[in-house]
Amino acid sequence: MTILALAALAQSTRLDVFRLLVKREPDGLAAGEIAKALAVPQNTMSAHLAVLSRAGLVSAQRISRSIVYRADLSRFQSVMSFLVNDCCDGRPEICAPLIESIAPCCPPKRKRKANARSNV
Amino acid sequence: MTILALAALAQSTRLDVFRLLVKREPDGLAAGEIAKALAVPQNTMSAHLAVLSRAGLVSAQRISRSIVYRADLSRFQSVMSFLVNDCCDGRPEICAPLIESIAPCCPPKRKRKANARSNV
DNA sequence: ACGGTATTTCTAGAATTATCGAAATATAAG
DNA sequence: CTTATATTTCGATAATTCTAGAAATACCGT
Repeated sequence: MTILALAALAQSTRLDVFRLLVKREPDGLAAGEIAKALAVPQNTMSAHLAVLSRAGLVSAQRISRSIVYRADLSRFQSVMSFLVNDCCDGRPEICAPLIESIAPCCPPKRKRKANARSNV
Repeated sequence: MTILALAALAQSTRLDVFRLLVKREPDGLAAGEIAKALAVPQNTMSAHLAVLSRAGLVSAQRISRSIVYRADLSRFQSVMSFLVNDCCDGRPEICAPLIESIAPCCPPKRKRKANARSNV
């Protein structure tokens, strides 16, 4: 279902929603607050949240009157892995630079690399 | 334009094209052969290739009568980096597992580090 | 110049998506 | 039970995307 996830993220409002929810991990955010934060009508936002949910990128949990959405990082991870593994399929040399460009953002154990923001 | 790249990959034929072209790096493949390989009419494929091209995910070069397409791995890399960095924004602990799940596909060779071609 | 090959552009119909007002559903509080 | 709050579903419209036949463009060999 990679297609579904990519399609869900290929829309600016939904990409914004996902990025917002990632930043709000692990608490999540209620549907209404997401709509308010991004200045989108509630029903429109509801439709977008349904798409993200269908794609498995967010989960929903009712808490009292609110429905709190959370980013599903494991799903996001599996989508990324699928795409990257395609590059590496039998030919690690092709995407080794890709891995190197991604890795610095998360200093695994060692000291943070100075000015790791080399592109974008 | 991350949206453009995601939208380009969020369609099964185009995702197949991109995966095929990644495997054919660095030689590339002519438009007609791509269409034949995926059993899609040439004009339909041409439209899909145009979308991928507009998204910067593939490049085209005329060679005699053929137009040879190649995957643009640096563009792909920057899209991936953008998405992953969103996760890591100020909170590396969130997507450290993501990095770990991706990295193993490319054996981390410490020896060749100096050779890194950061733009490929 | 001509004929053949490779690819794109034009065009159009079908399908899907985005948007949002209005109505409906679910929960909580008084 | 009634009212208020939070969210979704319904319905309708505008816009975009997918698909492919037909025509056009670009290149090559003779």
